Amino acid sequence: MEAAINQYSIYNYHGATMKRIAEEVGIKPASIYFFYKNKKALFFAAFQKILDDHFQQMKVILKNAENQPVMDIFSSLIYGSVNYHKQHINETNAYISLVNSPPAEIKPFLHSHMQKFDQWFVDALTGCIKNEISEISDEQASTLTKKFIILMDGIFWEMNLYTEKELEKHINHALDIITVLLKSTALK
Amino acid sequence: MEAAINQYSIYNYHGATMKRIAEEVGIKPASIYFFYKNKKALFFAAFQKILDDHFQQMKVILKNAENQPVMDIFSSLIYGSVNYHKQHINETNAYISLVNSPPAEIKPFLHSHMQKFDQWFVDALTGCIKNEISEISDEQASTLTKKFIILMDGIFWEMNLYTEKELEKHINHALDIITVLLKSTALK
Amino acid sequence: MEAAINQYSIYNYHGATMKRIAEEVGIKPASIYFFYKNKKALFFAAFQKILDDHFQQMKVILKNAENQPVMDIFSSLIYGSVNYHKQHINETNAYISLVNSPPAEIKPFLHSHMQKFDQWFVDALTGCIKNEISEISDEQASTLTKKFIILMDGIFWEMNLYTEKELEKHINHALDIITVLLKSTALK
Amino acid sequence: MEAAINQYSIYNYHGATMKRIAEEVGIKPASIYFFYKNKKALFFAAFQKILDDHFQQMKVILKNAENQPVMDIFSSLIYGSVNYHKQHINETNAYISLVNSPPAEIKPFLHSHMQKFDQWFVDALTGCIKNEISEISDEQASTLTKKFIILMDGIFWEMNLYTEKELEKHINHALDIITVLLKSTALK
DNA sequence: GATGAATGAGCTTTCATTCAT
DNA sequence: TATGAATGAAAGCTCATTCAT
Repeated sequence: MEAAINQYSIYNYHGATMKRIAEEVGIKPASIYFFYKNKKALFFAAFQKILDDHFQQMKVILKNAENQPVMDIFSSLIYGSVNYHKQHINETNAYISLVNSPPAEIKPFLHSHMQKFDQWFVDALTGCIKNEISEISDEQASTLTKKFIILMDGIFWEMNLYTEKELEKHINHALDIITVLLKSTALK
Repeated sequence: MEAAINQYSIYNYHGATMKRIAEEVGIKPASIYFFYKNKKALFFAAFQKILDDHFQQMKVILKNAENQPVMDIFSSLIYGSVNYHKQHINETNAYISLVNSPPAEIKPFLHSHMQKFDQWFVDALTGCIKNEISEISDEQASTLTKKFIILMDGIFWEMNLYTEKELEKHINHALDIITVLLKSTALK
Repeated sequence: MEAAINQYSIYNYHGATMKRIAEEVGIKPASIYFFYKNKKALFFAAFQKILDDHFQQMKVILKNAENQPVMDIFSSLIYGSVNYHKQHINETNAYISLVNSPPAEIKPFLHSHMQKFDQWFVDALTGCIKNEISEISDEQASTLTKKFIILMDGIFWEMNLYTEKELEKHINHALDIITVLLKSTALK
Repeated sequence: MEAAINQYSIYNYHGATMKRIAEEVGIKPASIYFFYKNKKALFFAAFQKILDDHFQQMKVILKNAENQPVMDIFSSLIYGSVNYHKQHINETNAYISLVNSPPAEIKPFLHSHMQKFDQWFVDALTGCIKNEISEISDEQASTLTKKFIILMDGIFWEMNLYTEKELEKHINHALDIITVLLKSTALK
């Protein structure tokens, strides 16, 4: 199963073969069919795990970040994600592939998941912000969160395209933007 | 060739078959080999076209955007990209797939392309900004551009994940951010 | 075992799988190997049962038919067979399959069985006839039996090909023929 | 295709492999798929051919038999069938298998074919009889034909079960029966 | 330019079978 | 008795590719 995720992250659905997946686990291809009905079922499970793991991971990152000054929350979220990616390259690359070029059959499932995830993320982060900045309005906190999401998505897009050094610069730019946003929010 | 791009956008490299590509054009698979040495060569050409087309398209979008107030330039760039995506779904999805889960063999090529593209984009956009805001420093213009790139990448990431309506909201948030950035730049 | 016969009647030897046989009994495929050495052994036993059951059944039918007027004996034999078929469709279809398209390995066994069966049937039925028609010669009784066998085989052949109604008509034709044969035998 | 029929006659549907079929033709298994979509399609075509060929053959046999004395017609039909079987063992065995243990999917097709065949056979043979015996009634001719069919089916059933010698005896018995039937028909 | 015919390689999957438990 | 887990072998099928025409 983890092998399936690995192979998917490298070769994509059609390029990931039962043979290579089995090899990675040290069993024979036929054995996979004892646990999963077929390739489709295996990958459906794998995709679910990819999404769940990412969800779980973001929860962990957010938990570790809360109760800090807002700016640190944002910073922790971004660095948490980037570091997790560095340490679990295959898993996060699988996530990136899955989100950006999903097999047609799981698109509906993917969309419903993303919606759920988004809703949770907005709610949770908005809550954190309001905890830290008491005078902020619901509206303002929610807007701030949504803007942050665009930045995070931008960073996700760039994760595999830039070298570590360049990515670091981009992250700093993103944090800069947030600083400015926070200031401008405070001004009102 | 356009068929190859189409098939790639739907099935990815390993899932795109010569048969289906041929079918889409109305010829037989064997005929493809008159034009391309093999699948690899066909897709190498296709990938090049995907990247070139995107590059070209961004040039067009930027050309149409320049000589407007800065805010309009940014706005035009984003809307230009999003509209092009809407009208050339397969082509831009191929681009998104290619950038986010490229076949191992073309990763080096992809990286060098992205670097070239980035360099051009930063230079060109920085130039535009300086044309419009005479008092801005080189440094400031370049930073502004780089920040904008993060936002654009965020929008690209979200293009396929959200409905048109929700995407529109995200775009507005992105434009909001730019407004704030411009203001904060002017303040200094 | 009964499951094996069932599966054989539907899918034939090569199409009958240990998995489906096990499923039908409510056990797992591995468990079958506690009772039979392998598929071949299982089916050899099954084939024997198919042939034995058919033999046994014909004995029962004949026993029930004897000591009646000759014409009724013939009639009882035919109707007995047809009714048994209707009530044990799978078992008799297995028999039909086995007789008409036997796996190569059991052909010798099948032939020796058929010979034994035929010999018994001719002897038994000839005996019955002579019991009922005292003045008939051995020769004549035996010939009558053999002609009846052709008719019975014809009915067997047609059992799965015609609807119940049409089959009924054919049976009546067969009985008609026997009536004529009896009359013509009496004439001499 | 003829290879498919051969293999079917020996191994039945599930036991006939694309590999062996290909081998028999001297090509590779993959090549079969250029001509037939899959195994099912190949065998559907094969089954059609088996039935058509049998139909055709019976037409030929009947044509050669007509315009002879009735008794010779019947005799020619039986001997024609038996001889054809001897000379085309695989093809006729395939026919026997197909009729007596057909794969579930083609049962409907088989039944409609048999109905058509039966109708033709009854009509054609009835016609022949009336040609030869002018004073016979429609009813009588048709009944005679149907009785003959039972006998022919009986012979078909026995074709593979008896040695040539024994089969010869059975055929003579069958012809005997017909003689008696003819006589008894004439009497009325 | 185009394709009918063919194929080697490799894919997913099934199947009979084994064996430790 | 029964089965979970595993597998070698082989099945059906697909795919990229070739080549004569």
